[in-house]
Amino acid sequence: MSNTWQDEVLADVKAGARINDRHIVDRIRQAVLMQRLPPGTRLPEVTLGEIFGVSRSVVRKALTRLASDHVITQQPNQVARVSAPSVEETREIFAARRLIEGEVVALLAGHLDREQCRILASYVEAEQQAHQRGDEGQRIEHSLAIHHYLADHSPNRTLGVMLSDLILRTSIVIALYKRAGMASCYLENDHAELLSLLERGEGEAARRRVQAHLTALEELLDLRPQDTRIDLAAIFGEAG
Amino acid sequence: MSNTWQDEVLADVKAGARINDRHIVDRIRQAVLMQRLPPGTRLPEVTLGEIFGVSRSVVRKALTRLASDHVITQQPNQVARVSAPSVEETREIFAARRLIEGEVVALLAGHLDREQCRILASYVEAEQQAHQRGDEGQRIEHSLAIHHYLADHSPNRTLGVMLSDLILRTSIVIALYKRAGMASCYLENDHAELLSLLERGEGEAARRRVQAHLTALEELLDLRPQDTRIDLAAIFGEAG
DNA sequence: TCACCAAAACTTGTATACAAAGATCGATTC
DNA sequence: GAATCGATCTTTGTATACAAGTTTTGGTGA
Repeated sequence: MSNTWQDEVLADVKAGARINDRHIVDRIRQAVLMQRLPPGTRLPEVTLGEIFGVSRSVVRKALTRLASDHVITQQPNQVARVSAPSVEETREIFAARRLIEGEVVALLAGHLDREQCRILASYVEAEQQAHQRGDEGQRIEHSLAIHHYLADHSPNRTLGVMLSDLILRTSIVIALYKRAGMASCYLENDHAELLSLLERGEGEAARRRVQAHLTALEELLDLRPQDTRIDLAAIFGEAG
Repeated sequence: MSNTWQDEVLADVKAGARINDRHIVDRIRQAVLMQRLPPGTRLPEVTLGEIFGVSRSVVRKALTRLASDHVITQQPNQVARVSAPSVEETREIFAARRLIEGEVVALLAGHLDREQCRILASYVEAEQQAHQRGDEGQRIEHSLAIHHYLADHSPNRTLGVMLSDLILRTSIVIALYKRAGMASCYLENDHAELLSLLERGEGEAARRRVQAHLTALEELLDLRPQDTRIDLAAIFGEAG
């Protein structure tokens, strides 16, 4: 496990912040979202307790919530781990997200005020710039900001919460199934076009745009059955 | 709080069943589903612990999970209560369920084998009979069995789980906003027609049928803003 | 009679102790 | 050298004690 996120937390604690289970949930969600906690990462209760400066009771509550949200998986008497969904579940997550994010943008189209459009446009701009200077970490962050902004401003808040969860789960499976040689999963212009459709109030077009965007994203992943993914010849050919 | 469900649990415990947090979650979910735990019901940790024969630790874990699923609501330092969603949230829940259950039946259409159709047909039949003999409790149970069967057999399991949660939340808001004078929220033939469309593989028609069914169900509720719901004149006019 | 306030009872928040299950490492045997 | 068995260490499961917050209750004064 990398130490970077642990150090950040320790800094927070020294600053005198009150840590509760909600705080821990948010920190872990954020770390997973930013792909700093890769799928499969062990999350022992005592370790987390020491990092956040609380006892296992508080950590346990946080882990229970994260498990409910499918961010981690827990099995009896075993350490919690960051979820590592199967190929099958990955496809399901994308299909679910297409359905729900499609509906959210359809509801949202034509109902964004000038200020909200401005904010979204700034995210789109920032994402493009990060991409052009090759800063993948920043690019992902801005891209996530766009989708989370849509989720947070869904007229149907219930669907918005569901979408937030699916965005997080999508991050996990991207980290898990990203093609080895793929530098970036940036889809040129998709976000800019979506924003334009939202501004013009073209709900159904926006729905289709988002769904196509997510399908394209899914196709960038390596979702072949596992046997065919590991090319023994290539591995040992190079090594020997 | 009524004692009926508590007695059932005590019987279970005497039978020697090992109780864990999952068990408690299921029992409470079931009780809420059957409208035996009305919205707003207090769920103190110690009381639940005594009923299920476990300590607060286990109860707490169960309550955390139930809160994540929006079955109960928890506020700091206050007793957990069965959720009582606002009118606004109720509309959102119905809209979300229309979207997701619509997709599930569209996916399911034409993919049910003969045995599965037979099982669904038996539920539909049982619901009709319960309605005819005026057994509302049994009717609700069979109706829920139909919808849960669809959720459990969703080709997309992720959407299926989401649908299960929404069915539960729908039960809660029906208990909360059921019109006073309304004997039953039974919609004649809806389920039978849906089954027929599923058998014939007409996915889009099945989607529309389910969505119309849920809209009709929502319209049977009293979702007026709260001020206009309480008719003071009627209350005191009758009393005096 | 009502509003107000303090004390008691109730309830949750957190830490911790101990039990039980799982994982790990090393020695032993084939 | 590989597999197996057991001791040890790690980690979670559960109960419980105490602290802190909330609600209820009962009494007091206007």
